Amino acid sequence: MTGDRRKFRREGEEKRREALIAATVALVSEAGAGFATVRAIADRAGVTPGLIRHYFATREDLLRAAYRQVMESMTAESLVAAEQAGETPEARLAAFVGASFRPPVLDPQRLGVWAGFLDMVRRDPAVRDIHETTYLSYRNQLQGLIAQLDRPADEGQLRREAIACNAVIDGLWMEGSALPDAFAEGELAQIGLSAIGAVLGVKLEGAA
Amino acid sequence: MTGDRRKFRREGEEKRREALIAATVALVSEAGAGFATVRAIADRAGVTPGLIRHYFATREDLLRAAYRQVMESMTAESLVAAEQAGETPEARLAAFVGASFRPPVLDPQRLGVWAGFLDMVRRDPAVRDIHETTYLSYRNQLQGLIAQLDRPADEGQLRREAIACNAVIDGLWMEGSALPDAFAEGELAQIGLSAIGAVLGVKLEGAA
DNA sequence: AACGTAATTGTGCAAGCGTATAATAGGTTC
DNA sequence: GAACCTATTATACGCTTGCACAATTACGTT
Repeated sequence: MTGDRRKFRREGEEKRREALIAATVALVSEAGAGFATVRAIADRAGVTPGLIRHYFATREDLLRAAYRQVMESMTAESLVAAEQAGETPEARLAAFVGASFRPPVLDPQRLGVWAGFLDMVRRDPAVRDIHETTYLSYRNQLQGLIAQLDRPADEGQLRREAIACNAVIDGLWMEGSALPDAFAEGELAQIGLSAIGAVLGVKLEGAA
Repeated sequence: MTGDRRKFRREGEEKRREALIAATVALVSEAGAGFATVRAIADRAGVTPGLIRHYFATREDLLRAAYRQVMESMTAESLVAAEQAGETPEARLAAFVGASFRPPVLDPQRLGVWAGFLDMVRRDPAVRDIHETTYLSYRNQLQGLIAQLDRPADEGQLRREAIACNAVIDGLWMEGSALPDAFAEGELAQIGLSAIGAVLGVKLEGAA
């Protein structure tokens, strides 16, 4: 009669934090931030709701940590792709951009997270800071690769070009996220490479 | 002691519906869809919560109506700008694109609505239908204007160009919405016109 | 083997949510 | 001016939410 209390194991602190963040990311991705409730996150992580308060002061803190982790890893992985690519500036740029349209940078889960957090970016100053940092980091990596192209270009033009190229990527992400069935496999990547090449006056399609 | 019951006036059905939609749009714009609660909407519209149920079967219905209204008017107003513009295809295209970066098409409120609804688009099939319809409508208008340019281009290329140009606009909207202070006045419009011109191989900056 | 600590659970609460429904009152009709 | 209709208000209900807190239990230490 005295109810069977749930068995549990002590996991390392890092492991539990990561599990909670992973559960949060999955839920935001699937259903939006509003559905990542404390209870739903705990359930997904195989844990009781009260435990979340032991690792994160508040639910919003957990959401912020999840957003930061996803965004930072996206930039890092794109950069790795660029560094592994060939010799020419065109090849590195094409690899960087192309990675933004292929897994693991762009998989449905991350796209969902990115879209699900968008309105939180506008509302929460702490999240906006995370967004600003990671956005500028990604854009600056992009601008650095653009600067290495063999073309005359002043600083202001490089900035504007980086903003435009980043906008192409973001815009295609969004359309792909909102209407996944409206585009053929690989179509968005092809359009993105072609458009960015046109903006910069170089040919990227075959460079990677 | 017997509480003073709130005075009220009967408004026309259309007027009330519009007022409720306007209140919804304002709230979604300012704080995101999650904060557009029945009570908050009613309060903003100067009405009691119960009345909403008299005009909309459910809260989600009201949100859908608000989204549809905003999206449809954006396309319509961009098109008006194009039709009022000069003779040449370049001038009409530049006017259409330029209008997407200036009021009344792009004001902070609409940007907020657009961002606030993004995750609802992914989740709610009815909202996705609205999005698909209005997105394709806008993109087709764009494609029609692109087709009138004096260049050789087959149907597939026109489609890809329209997708790319639309992505530029969406991406710049999103960055402007997320980080309003990161860009100078008119900077996004300038970047957008320049980038779209590059994608299409025409010069749009001075054409409007 | 006993103990102490902190990780984890279970329970409870106040607030806010969407919605249903009964009561009221402005406007219209005869 | 009485009767009727319905737009509008007021109240209530059941549910979910984030969070607080006390009880428990696994594990490291001695």
